[in-house]
Amino acid sequence: MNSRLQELSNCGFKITPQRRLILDILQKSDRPLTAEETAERIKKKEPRISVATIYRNLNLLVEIGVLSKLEIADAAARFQINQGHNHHLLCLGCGAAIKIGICPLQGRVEELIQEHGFSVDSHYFEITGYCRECQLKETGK
Amino acid sequence: MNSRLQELSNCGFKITPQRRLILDILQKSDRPLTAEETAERIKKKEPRISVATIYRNLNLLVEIGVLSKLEIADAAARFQINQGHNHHLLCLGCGAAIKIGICPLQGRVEELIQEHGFSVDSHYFEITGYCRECQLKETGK
DNA sequence: CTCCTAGTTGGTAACTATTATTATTTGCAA
DNA sequence: TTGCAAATAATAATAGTTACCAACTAGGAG
Ligand SMILES: [Mn+2]
Ligand SMILES: [Mn+2]
Ligand SMILES: [Zn+2]
Ligand SMILES: [Zn+2]
Repeated sequence: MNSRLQELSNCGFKITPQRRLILDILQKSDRPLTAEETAERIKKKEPRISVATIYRNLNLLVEIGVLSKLEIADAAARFQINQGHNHHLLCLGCGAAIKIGICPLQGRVEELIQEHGFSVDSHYFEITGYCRECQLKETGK
Repeated sequence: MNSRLQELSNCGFKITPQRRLILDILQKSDRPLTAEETAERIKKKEPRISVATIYRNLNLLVEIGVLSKLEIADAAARFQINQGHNHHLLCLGCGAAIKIGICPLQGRVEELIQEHGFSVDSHYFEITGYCRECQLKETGK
């Protein structure tokens, strides 16, 4: 059985067809999807699924670490299979997320946090813009 | 005349009592304010002001560079007098914004942007948590 | 000064992304 | 199988913000 489904089970949650579908869609996608995009794709197989179910389960899957959530300023959050802590170049055209293996929460920034006695809850680092493909779509042709 | 009001005039916008009040409140605040907080404070002087007017003008003042806007994930945006490009430690308790004079859009990150041919629109770096004062309020006493 | 009008305002409806509620259904352990 | 906690579908509610529009006004032309 799919190890990500297994993880649901391990945590005491039930394996429902809806959860199978959500995971399936996200595993097949080459880029993170919004809740709405996930819903659209699922509805082709199972038109009766509720968007509340999508949101509920995307959040649940994030909580148990199977998915990760990209918070994007002034736009819908995007969800993807968790590949560890990362930051991205986010394309506003196609939704692609290009991983950058650098976290700014280090060095001088961490020192400043110490100096101010600040207790960190979370951090966000995101770069929005347009990927090469989306730029060509605009300009060329 | 206040040089920030002057800037409105320079850009061809009218100086209205509402705009004076918004700027006045923000100039007197020691931390960035949400639109709602700005509205509350103004309503003590001018109860008839509309929240639409507040939002409209906060955004206008950001556009002409008089204010800057802090986008905070899953929370209302905060506005402050523009003091140049900055990132902050944002306190979820009291709304304080502690400046950190470091922008992660440099070095290896910029190289990666080049390498991917990514065209940057904007970037967003924020650290949320609790300032020293708010931590004491919780723990001590 | 007075007049005129483009710019501005107040009030409110609409919107987007998301969470809450609740009656009904279902996965799965016993 | 059965029983029931967990999960779902449908829908209302929420927060933050923008859109809309009829009524008002700042400030330049005369
Ligand atoms: Mn990080
Ligand atoms: Mn920066
Ligand atoms: Zn793209
Ligand atoms: Zn604080």
